[in-house]
Amino acid sequence: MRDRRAERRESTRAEILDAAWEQVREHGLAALSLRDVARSVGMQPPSLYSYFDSKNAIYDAMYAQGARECVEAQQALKPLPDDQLEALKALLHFFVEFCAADFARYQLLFQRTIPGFEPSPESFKISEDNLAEIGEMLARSGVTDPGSLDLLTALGTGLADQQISNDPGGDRWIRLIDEAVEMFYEHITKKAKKPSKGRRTR
Amino acid sequence: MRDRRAERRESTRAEILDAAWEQVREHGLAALSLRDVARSVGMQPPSLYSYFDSKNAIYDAMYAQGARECVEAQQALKPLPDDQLEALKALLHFFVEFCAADFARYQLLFQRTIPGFEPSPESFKISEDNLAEIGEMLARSGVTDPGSLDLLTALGTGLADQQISNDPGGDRWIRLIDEAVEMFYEHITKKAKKPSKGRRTR
DNA sequence: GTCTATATTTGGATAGAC
DNA sequence: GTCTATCCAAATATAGAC
Repeated sequence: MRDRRAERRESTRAEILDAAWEQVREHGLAALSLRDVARSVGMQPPSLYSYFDSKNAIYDAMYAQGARECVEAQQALKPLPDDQLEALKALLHFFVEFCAADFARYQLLFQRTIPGFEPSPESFKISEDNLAEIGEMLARSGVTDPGSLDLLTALGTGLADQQISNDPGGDRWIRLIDEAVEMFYEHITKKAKKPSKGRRTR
Repeated sequence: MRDRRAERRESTRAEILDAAWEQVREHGLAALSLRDVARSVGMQPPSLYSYFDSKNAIYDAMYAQGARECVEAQQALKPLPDDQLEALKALLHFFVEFCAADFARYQLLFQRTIPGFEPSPESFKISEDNLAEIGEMLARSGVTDPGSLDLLTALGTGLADQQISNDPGGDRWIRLIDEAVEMFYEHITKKAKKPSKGRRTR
């Protein structure tokens, strides 16, 4: 039998989270205020505590939600093309566009910008598992050695970061994703053939 | 004749800013508190207002200071090597290491993480001028077309961001700078020869 | 220039009635 | 579960004596 009370509770929690997202998108991630959230869902501030233990618990639920959205977005692009180059392009497009789509979410998931907050182990695990799966996808696309993987993640976060910071809502860096991946792919292909390269010390 | 009063005032302002930097490095950029700053320089909080008009004025002075440090660090690496590849490596090393050296400074200068704050036109101009000069240096090093410049800045911020976020104090991504620049340089060199490449639409 | 005293706002959080 | 009432702490900022 359906538990109507639990359902209602869940839907109210979701409503609160929605209001919180709206607020951080409007005023910045760090500017979340329980008062304003309560008001925008038609409650008095103390009533929120029936749904979340604390302000950080709200941040944590938002983190988990964002991480789950990331999992879903990433699974939506399966199956990846067989062609390795095309698969890499698809993966980087997914990542950069996911980040660029929501600045506040990007800050919450990928940067440490809220002074007292860090995600709970349960919430963090969602991200961690997803990252591991992306790692496997990359391995299947031919990116195996750790240095290349780090280089690709740098490329991805760099494109995302520039897009968000310097052209929000536009596509100035999104346009460059294919070219960046081609550059990267050519590089690792060449490195695999001539492994003496790239071992330089500075 | 020296204006001893003005000197003293300047030195007190500097002392306040030092205390502010220490605090944000310890507790996060957004956690700056005038109380704690005042206490750590041995003042009562209201006394700070003799030196700065508001909290955001302190952020602004910190921004200007960070921007000036960036200018100095960047001018310290002149003259650049004649070799274009080596010049690019030096430039990217400068940028990534400057960012990685101080997370709070990085956040203040390059990200919009403080809800109500944005730098004053005067402070922002310091950054802007410096950015323009870096652009010229890049042009002299062979990076001329806008797309390549954007790609390189993405590479720089990506390496910096990953280094700061995932290996603070280490060198996991700093180690990759030379390789990244080689990859990039080979890419733009080839693009210049065969300009039909890289024009793909997705 | 620095202090004391205080205003004012805002924040997160708790107690207890209903 | 929601409210009222309240607490407590912290924050920025101002007024005015010294």
